[in-house]
Amino acid sequence: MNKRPTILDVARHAGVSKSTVSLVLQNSAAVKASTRAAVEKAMVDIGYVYNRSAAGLRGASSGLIGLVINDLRNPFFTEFAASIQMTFARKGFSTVIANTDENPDIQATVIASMIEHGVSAFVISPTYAPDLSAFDRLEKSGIPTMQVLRQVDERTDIFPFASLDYMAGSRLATKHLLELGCKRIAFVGGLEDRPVTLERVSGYNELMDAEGRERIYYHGRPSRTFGRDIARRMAREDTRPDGVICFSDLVALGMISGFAETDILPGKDIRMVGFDDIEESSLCFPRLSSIRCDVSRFGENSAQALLNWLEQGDKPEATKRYPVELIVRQSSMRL
Amino acid sequence: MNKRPTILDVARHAGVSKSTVSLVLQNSAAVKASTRAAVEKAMVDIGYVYNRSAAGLRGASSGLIGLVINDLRNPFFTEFAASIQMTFARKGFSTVIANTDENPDIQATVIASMIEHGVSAFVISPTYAPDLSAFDRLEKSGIPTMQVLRQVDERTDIFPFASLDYMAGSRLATKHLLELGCKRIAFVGGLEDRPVTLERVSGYNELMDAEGRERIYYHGRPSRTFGRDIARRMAREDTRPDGVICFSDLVALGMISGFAETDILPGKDIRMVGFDDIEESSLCFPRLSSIRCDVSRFGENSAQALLNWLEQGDKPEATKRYPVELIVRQSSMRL
DNA sequence: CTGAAAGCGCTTACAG
DNA sequence: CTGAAAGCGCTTACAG
Repeated sequence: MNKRPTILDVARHAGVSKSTVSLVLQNSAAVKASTRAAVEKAMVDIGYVYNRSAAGLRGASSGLIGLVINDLRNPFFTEFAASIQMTFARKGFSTVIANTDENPDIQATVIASMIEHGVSAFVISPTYAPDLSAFDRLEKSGIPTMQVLRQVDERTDIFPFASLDYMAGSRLATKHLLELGCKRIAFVGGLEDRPVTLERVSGYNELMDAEGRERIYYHGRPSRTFGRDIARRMAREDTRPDGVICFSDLVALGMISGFAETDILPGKDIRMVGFDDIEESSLCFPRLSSIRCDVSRFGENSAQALLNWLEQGDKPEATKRYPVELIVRQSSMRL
Repeated sequence: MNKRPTILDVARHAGVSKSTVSLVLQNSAAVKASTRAAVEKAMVDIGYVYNRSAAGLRGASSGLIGLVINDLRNPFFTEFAASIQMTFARKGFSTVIANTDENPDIQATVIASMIEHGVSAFVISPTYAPDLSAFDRLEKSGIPTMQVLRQVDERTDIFPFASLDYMAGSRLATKHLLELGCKRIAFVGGLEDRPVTLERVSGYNELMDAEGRERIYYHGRPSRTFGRDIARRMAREDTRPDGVICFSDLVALGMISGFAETDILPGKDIRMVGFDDIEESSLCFPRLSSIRCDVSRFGENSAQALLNWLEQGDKPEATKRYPVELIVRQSSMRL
């Protein structure tokens, strides 16, 4: 393993100057095709590999995007991360990723370290932190940063926010259950007072209030475990809800399995609508009705918005909400 | 946003020389505590941030690990990725991630780009590719590279391989079902002739042969969809298996939901054991017996092995298999 | 279209 | 323990 060839080696090999090689690397139009070809051949011949550290030092973009996610064990965020990463890769950007696990300290650390690595931009699904020092640091760094899925810093003029239209989603779900004749509709899951919860519950509140129906909340972590526990509890209640909207499919899936243990079949004994429409929802039994968020497309869109900011300089709008749709399946229908 | 301060600015501010600042950055013992403190204060005061591109150019380690995963939508790999990333983060390393989606071209591209970024090491769960040129490139780069979960390149002396003891796992599962009195035990899922499939089926083959029992395979993609389809098909068969070992929990979960549609309850009407023990398996209904691989711990162990290689220079053994265990739950018991 | 020169912000010997 | 100097591999004007 003798040392890596540099552009000087390439230049010698191709019989041109160092600058010419650099111009080829930049895809400059100022190099004639034959020269370019010769240089490119030389690169292959001697096994040249571009040194981004050197380029970065001289001011070139690192082509590195920092992706900071609050919970990478949740399939919703995972699918988002995978999708955004692949979109970046397709455009020649690499993704540095970190799971903060909802820990503000980890979040601060990984952001700092990504700045050191010279990331060209950030996409952050932030954790709820008591202080905004991480964002202050980001602001000082001047690195383009998008907040996605969770708006933690309200300065969306600096940190544009992109998410999904959760309010419309919960409106769709509630309307659906009301039209089906449900009288007692409960909302299950979501930590109280969290912005996401407020959003996902807002359409429900609005329609329930309009109909003069009682709001029934079961707040809690949006996990399978919580869903399962609530289903078991609900099974023992005297006046059980006849309709359930879940904060997330994970909660709904947990409820389906909790209900299965108590011989309650969603779609027959109770109507259920989930939220997110993860892959599993179309495969479980009974099939779960859900609000499709299409995070995969959302990931692509977000990536593209960021790339436009980076490359064309057009900053994303301060707040962008992508549409969602209701997918009706067995769990909210008569079987 | 005037330009970022450099070590020269720090030096001026702290009243020392540039080299001293650099030594502080290296955590060198050759700097006395008071000097170090002064330098560190200066850094905070003027908002200095370390420039890794510059350091990298001069030969410092980038502190960047390349993580290349064949399928980031699969919770098994996701959990692994999250765990290994967090372990690296704890040790001050950042992780560049890429999902290859089982596409050798994408794999080649992302590896090349990570090399350009100067990653200090690679962890690869490779996709099966017809040619090994990606690995050849890796070898030439001289960057420490571990293969995990899938051994695609057989040169494990160069690319140490770490995985889980799948053979022992399938032996455990088969033994368990045999002891429970199962007569017809099927193995469901896994693409034929794939090394992983061969491993996960090997213990089954061994014990079935020893008992003189017929091997029954249902080969296919290890997905929920495949599991569901097989369950439905199996429900219509005359001589249905009385025991099933699944290639993965995903397959088993698909089967549970397929069986639910046909009123077959695993644990009562058929015995099932999954493989991987993902979180969901302890939450679904019926609870799924499974071979616990503990990918989370595996991720930590792999990360640590790589770090030892990088920092202490002790290369991991050529092939390392971490133990697995059988977790018995409802799906393989009489209810 | 191509060449010679300066410099990005660090690290690394080498003196002192 | 600290200072002066060279150089890592690029990019970027600036001439020609």
